[in-house]
Formats: sequence, structure tokens, C-alpha cells
Amino acid sequence: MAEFSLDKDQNHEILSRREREKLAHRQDILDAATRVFAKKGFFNATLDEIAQEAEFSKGALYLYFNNKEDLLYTIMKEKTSKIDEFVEEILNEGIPFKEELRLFLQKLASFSFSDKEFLQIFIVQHAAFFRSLSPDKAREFCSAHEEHDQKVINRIDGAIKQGELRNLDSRSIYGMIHGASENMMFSRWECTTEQDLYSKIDIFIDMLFNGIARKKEVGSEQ
Amino acid sequence: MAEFSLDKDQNHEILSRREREKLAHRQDILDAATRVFAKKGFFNATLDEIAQEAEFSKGALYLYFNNKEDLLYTIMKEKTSKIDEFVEEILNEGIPFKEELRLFLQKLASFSFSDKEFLQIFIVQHAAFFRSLSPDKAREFCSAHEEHDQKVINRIDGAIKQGELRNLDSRSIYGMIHGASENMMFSRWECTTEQDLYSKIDIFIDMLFNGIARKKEVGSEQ
Amino acid sequence: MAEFSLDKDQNHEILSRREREKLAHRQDILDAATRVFAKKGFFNATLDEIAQEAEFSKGALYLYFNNKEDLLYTIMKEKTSKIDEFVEEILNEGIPFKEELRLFLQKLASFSFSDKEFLQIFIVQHAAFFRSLSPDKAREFCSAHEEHDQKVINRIDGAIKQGELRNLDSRSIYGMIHGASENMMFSRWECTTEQDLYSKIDIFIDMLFNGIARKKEVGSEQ
Amino acid sequence: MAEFSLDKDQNHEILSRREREKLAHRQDILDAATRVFAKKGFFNATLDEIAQEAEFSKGALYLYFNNKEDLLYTIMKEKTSKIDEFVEEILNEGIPFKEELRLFLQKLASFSFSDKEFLQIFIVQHAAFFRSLSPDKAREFCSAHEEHDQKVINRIDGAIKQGELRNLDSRSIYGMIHGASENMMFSRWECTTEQDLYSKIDIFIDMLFNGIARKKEVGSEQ
DNA sequence: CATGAATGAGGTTTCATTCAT
DNA sequence: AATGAATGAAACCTCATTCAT
Repeated sequence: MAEFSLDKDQNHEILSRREREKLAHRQDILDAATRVFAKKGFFNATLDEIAQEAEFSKGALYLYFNNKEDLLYTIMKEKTSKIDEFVEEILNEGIPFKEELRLFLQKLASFSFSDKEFLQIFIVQHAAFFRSLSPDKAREFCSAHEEHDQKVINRIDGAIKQGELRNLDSRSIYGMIHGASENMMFSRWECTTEQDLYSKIDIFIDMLFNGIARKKEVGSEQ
Repeated sequence: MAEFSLDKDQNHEILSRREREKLAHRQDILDAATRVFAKKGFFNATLDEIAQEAEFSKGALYLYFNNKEDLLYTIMKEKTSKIDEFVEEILNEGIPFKEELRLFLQKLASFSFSDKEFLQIFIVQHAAFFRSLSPDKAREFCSAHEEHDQKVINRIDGAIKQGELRNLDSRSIYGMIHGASENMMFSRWECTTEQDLYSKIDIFIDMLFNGIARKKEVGSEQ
Repeated sequence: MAEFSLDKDQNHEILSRREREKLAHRQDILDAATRVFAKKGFFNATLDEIAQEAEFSKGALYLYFNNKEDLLYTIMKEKTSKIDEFVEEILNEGIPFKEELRLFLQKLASFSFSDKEFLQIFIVQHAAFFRSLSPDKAREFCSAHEEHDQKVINRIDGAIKQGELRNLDSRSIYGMIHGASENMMFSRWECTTEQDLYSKIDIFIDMLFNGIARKKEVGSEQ
Repeated sequence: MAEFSLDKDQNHEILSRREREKLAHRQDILDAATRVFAKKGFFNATLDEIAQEAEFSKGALYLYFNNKEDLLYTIMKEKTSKIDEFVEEILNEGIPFKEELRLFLQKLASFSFSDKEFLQIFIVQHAAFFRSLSPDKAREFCSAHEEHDQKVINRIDGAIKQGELRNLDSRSIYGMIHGASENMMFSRWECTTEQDLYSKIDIFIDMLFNGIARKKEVGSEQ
């Protein structure tokens, strides 16, 4: 995030006005496409509507992007790298896994309120996205993602070794966290405010770490 | 299930050959559509391909279904009711919630191997499905589903009252189970055999009930 | 009309039950087609609907008629010959032209109330009819009609010679009568009962014969 | 008429070349559609043929019109308003009704020679037109037409009060004129030149005003 | 850089007609 | 004689993409 702002400032110094404008237009189109894809879905969205939303002509879209598919591809990459970015940040903080997860989910929650289309695009349009991708690009995209997944799985293995987590299959743990948190984030578990969602995150982490079963005599932490 | 078989047998006795054939053809088309939707997705699938896959003419599809959307709708309803059916069965068995869940997941796992397109259609095509639905049908479909969700949530509440589960928000528990198990089933957590998946289910339930955190001194159940 | 009834009776004596039934079925289909064509128009009418209206299967239509076009052709011929029939009758009565015309219009009026689809089919579907006809059949149909028109024009010439009508171009007189009476019959000049229409016919004939201009003292023609 | 020419000139000054071209293309398509509809009828006409006749692609038709129906609707409105326009003009001239009618019919005759498809479309395609119209648009169209009809009927009433016409039901007079003149114009009463048709119009008006009956000495019968 | 008119391939849908039963 | 499931040609319409301006 910080770096991104830096980039923007740097733009101002390094790039000409022309180039800065071009970048801004590109982003305008991307934002418009994001809104339309989120609202209508990739296949139902038309370039006409995106162009209108972006307040550009249809032809202009092709000055910045190769085709409709490229628009979604770029958006997905942008959203994905946003996540990768702050996962990277969090992993560098050297705090317990549980707190890392909490931070991550809080960040995601924050995004889901600030960038309303974020999860809608990121989760729901995945299927359309992969279907519209050429095999090459799909492989490229997946491998980047898998690399990132692997980092998280390694972190889980680390937490197991450090005695923070039980000695379970780390991929299964990852799958559980991934699926459950996706569900929580996407449906927001009926939260309307960011604050509400934060407390749900605490409940989620409690359930995840301590289980949902009633303990008979000896209490659990928290 | 039992009744369904009965139906089929009764078909043979009650219905004329013409009528039986018509039913069979209808099912052939439905199966073909399921395969094509699973492979290409709803929007990329063409009626040409479905017709070819079903070994019927394109026009024949319209003897059995109103339109493309109707095909997906019918498939989704069929898949949904399959799930509802065995949830109903399981809820009637009067066993602990944990065992109910295990049974449910095993059944789902079994389906995901016998009916290869089941989850692909059920999970991935949801978005396309709802986008392609008229508002009326969408509401109808959702309300049926919500009713079913509510039953499960009530069951969770029951398990809490009986001291089987911790006193947590039942909707959150439901969301967690839902998201995590969807992830497990869909990616199959890298299992290639049904047996493998069964042991993953056990791990899943262990994680879910006992948590993923390392307990310091006092052991956990199971 | 009378002859037609005779035909029917003769059918009973000459034809076998099979043959009589076949004729009846044929007429049922024709009547159904007439109703549907009148309601929807030739192009919007579907054989499905006609079959349903006739309470036969779609395939059965092809046992009695070659194709959709043939249905309309047969209907048109039937309606046309009905008119030709009573024109013939009237021409044989040896009464003044004005009374012949009155009789003819009364007969038409009577038909338009008893056979509700008569004029709808006869007038409105003309265009569709001729468009759907092969050139050969169109010529055949027209020539039959022209022959009949000629008879009427000859009658007008006769009335001129006998001093009943002014010495005007008989084809123009025919056109005037034809157009005006078609308009009267079809829109019925806002009549709802047959009796109403009869008095409009008297007005029509008055206008036609005496003109619409106010006569000052002695009539001038322009 | 005069205004229309003015409009065209103004177009040249006010509108950009792009806009002028677009209007011209729109008219080209409209003209092509008119020719095809006149030749084949609405239902038998295909967009393929219209596009070919207009020397545009099929898709281009949809840049200017919503659908096939819209094409016919626009054409009908254009033709109708042409008639309404000069009826309005004539009504403002303050001349006897008989001369108004003559002027009107002459104008119509002139159109039927200059705009060859005018009457073909206007009269013959009426049925198809109304069948292809949504109820809303049909009502809208009819009410506009009825308003115009009413004006003419009021004019007839005026002519009766001024003693120009006999005291007859004005609607019946209107129906008579309407039907008879439609017949004359459409079949042209076998005229091949405009001049011929003009003399037929004189005959028509003579017949209409003075009747077709031979006057013996004074007064009419009935 | 920006436009938007034009394209045309390809989609869904309809329906007259056929034919095995 | 009667059925109605099946066909397939052809219709209308959409929209991603191109290109002259």
C-alpha cells in the first residue's frame, strides 16, 4: 500500500503529463470494468456498458487493453497482488501465526468494505476468469498463485514446528482456513459494519483454534 | 432414494413405452447438458454442443426444456434436492451432531466420485446460475434453500443445548462448516481415491471440533 | 346454400361412413384454421395451435392438406365461392340493380354476423394469401375472381343501358361500390346488431345512388 | 413540405458531417426496408434481404432501429404523418369541401406515383403492422390516427351545416369516401399515368356528390 | 489519443414438415 | 387413419472487435 503510494508520487516526478494521464485513464477503465463485472458478471457485461461507465468510447478500451478477457485478467492480477502484498507484509512481522491470521482477516475485511467489488470479483468471477483464459495464461496465473499458497503452507508448517499448531497435515489446515474465511468474508456472516465483522473474525479464530466442541472439565484458553 | 427406485420401477408399469422413452430422453439431454456446463461453464456452453453431446437435434432440446436457462435451472434443482434429500435422511437418524456431519461429508464425497459433475455444477455454476435466473425464479430457489439452511442451523442450536457444541453463534458455526467443507470437497484436498477423502474427512472433523491449536497439558478427546 | 345442404345429404347416401367422417374431419380442421388465422393472422398462426384448436394432432393436418399454405388457399376458395354463389343467385332474380345491390349487402351483412371470421379472413388475409401463393395458383385464383368481377361489371353496364344508372365508366362504379362496401362491412360502421347494419346499408345505397351533395332546387351534376 | 426542405438545409448547417451521414444512413435503411416490405410483405421480408438492399450489414440495422418491428413502425409513422401533414394543409385553405377532397385525392395520387411503395405499405401492411405491434404502441398509434380521423369527420359536419352536403351521418360519409378512395388509389382504377388518375378522381367526385343513379327529371326517389 | 459506425460470426429460438410407430 | 417426437433450416438478434476519420 505504502509502496503503491510511493509509485504514484514517483509517477509525478518521472513520467510526463501525457504518460501520467494515460495511466490514470487506464485505471479509470479498469475501475469501471471492475464495477460492471461485479454487478453483471463477466459474460453478461458488455464492452458498451464498461465504456459508458468509464466515460470513454468503446474503441478507447482497445487502446489500453487487448480485449475483454484482458480486462478481467488485469483486474484479477491487481486484486491478487494486493492480497499477496499484504500477506508478504504480515509474514515479515514475526508475530505468532494466530495473530498473523487475525491481521490478515482484518485486512481482508477492511478491503471488503473499502473496495466493494474486491471479493465479488476475486471469488465469484474466478470460474469465468479461468474459463476465459488461454491455457498458457492460466498456467502462468496459477503457478504464481501456487507459489504464494506454498509460502502460507510453509508458514503453517513453521507454526507446527514451533508448537503453536497441532501436528496436522498443513495443506488440510490451509484448506480449512481458506474455505471458511472465504465464506465468512464473502457473506460477511450477516455483518453490516466493519466493526461487527472484526468481532466475527475473533469468533472465527476462536473456533478455528479451539474447536467447536464443548470441553468437559479443563477449560481452553481464551 | 428408495422411493426414487420405486418410482423408476413404477414407471415401467404405469407409463406407456412412449412416456418412458420421453422421460429417458429428457434425462439424456439433462445429463448431456450437465457434462457440457461442467466442462465449459454455462455461458461458454452452446446448445449446438449440448445437442451433439445428447445426440439429439438442437430443436429437440426445446421439446423438453423452455430454453438454455431452464436447462441449468433443472439441473441445479436436481442436484440441490439430492443434497436436501440425504440431509433429511441423516437428520432423522438421531445420532450425535458430529457423526451426522461425518455421514453427510462421506455422502458428499461419495457423490463427488460417482457423479463427477455434481460439485462442479453445484458450486462453480452458482454465480452464472443466479445471474441467468429471472428474479422470480431466483427468489423461489433461494427461499427453498434458505428453508433447508435453517433446518441445519436449528440442528446446530440443538447440539449446543445438548452440550455437544460450545455455546457459539450457530450461524457462524454453520458458515465455518459450509465454507471449509465446500473447499475440501471441491478441491478434494488432493485426494485421488474415495478412501483418501474419507480419512481427510476425519481429519477435517477433528480440526473442526478440537481446533488446530496445540493444547499444552490436558489432552483432547479422540 | 341450398345446394350445399343437398350435398351434405347426398353425402349421407352416396358416401360410406368412413368417407363421411373424413369429410367432416377435414371441415373441422378447416374451421379451426379459419378461427386461428382470423385471430392471429396467417404468419403468426402456428400449425400447433391449429391442430390444438381442431383437436387433432399436428401430423393429421397433413393427411388432409398439403401444407399451411394449402389451408389458407382452401379457406379463401371456400369463402370466395360462398360470395360467388349468392351473387349468382341474386343476378338470376331479375330485379333492379339497386335492389340487387341491397340484397347482396344484406347477405354479406348476414354472413359477417353468422360467420364471424368471414370478412376478417376474406379481406385482411388477402395480402398474406397472395404472398404465400405460388405464381401458378395465384393466377388461377385471380382469373376465377376476375371472371366473376366481369359478370358484375356487365350487370352494371346493363343497368346503365336500361337507364337505371348514369352513363359512367362501369369499372369506376364497380370500384366505388367495392371499396365503400368493403369498408362498411369490415368496420361495420360502428354497428353492433345486424339490424343496425341493415339500416346503414339503406343509407349507403341512398348515398351511392343520390350522392352526398345537397340538391338546391334541381340537381346539377357538377 | 416547405418546412421539410428547410429542415434538410438546416441539417447541413447545424449538424456535423457525422450526424448528417448518420441521418442519411438511417433513411437509406428505411427506404430499403420499405422496398422489401412492399415487395415481400412484413413477415416474408428478412433482415438479411433488407440489409443487402440497404447495402449495410445486418448488424448495422440494429444501430438505427431496435428490431424488425421498429422498422415497420417507423415507416408507418412516416407515411401516416405525410398524409396527416397535407390533410392539415388542405384543411387550412378555406375552400369548399368538394374541392378539398379533390385536392386531397390529387395529392394522394401524386404520392402513389412518386413514392411507389407508399400505398402498398400504407394499406396492405396495416394488418401485419398491427399484429406485430405491442398493445401499447398499437394504442398510441391508433389514438393519433383517430384524432386525425375526427378532424376530418368534424369537417364533414361543418360541410353539412353550411349546406354543402346532405344531412347524413357524417361517419357514414367518411367511411364511404375512405373505402372508395382507398380502392381507387390502390388499384388506380387501371390508370397508368398520373394524368389518367386525375380524371378518374373527377369522375369519383362526381359519383360521390351526385350519385350514380340516373336522374329522371327532378328530385330523387327515396 | 480518441471516436463510434460498421462488421459478421455465432448465439438462441421457432416452426413447418416428416416419419416411425 | 392418426400420432407426436424429431428434425433442421432459417429467422432474429447480440456484441467483441476493427478502422476510417
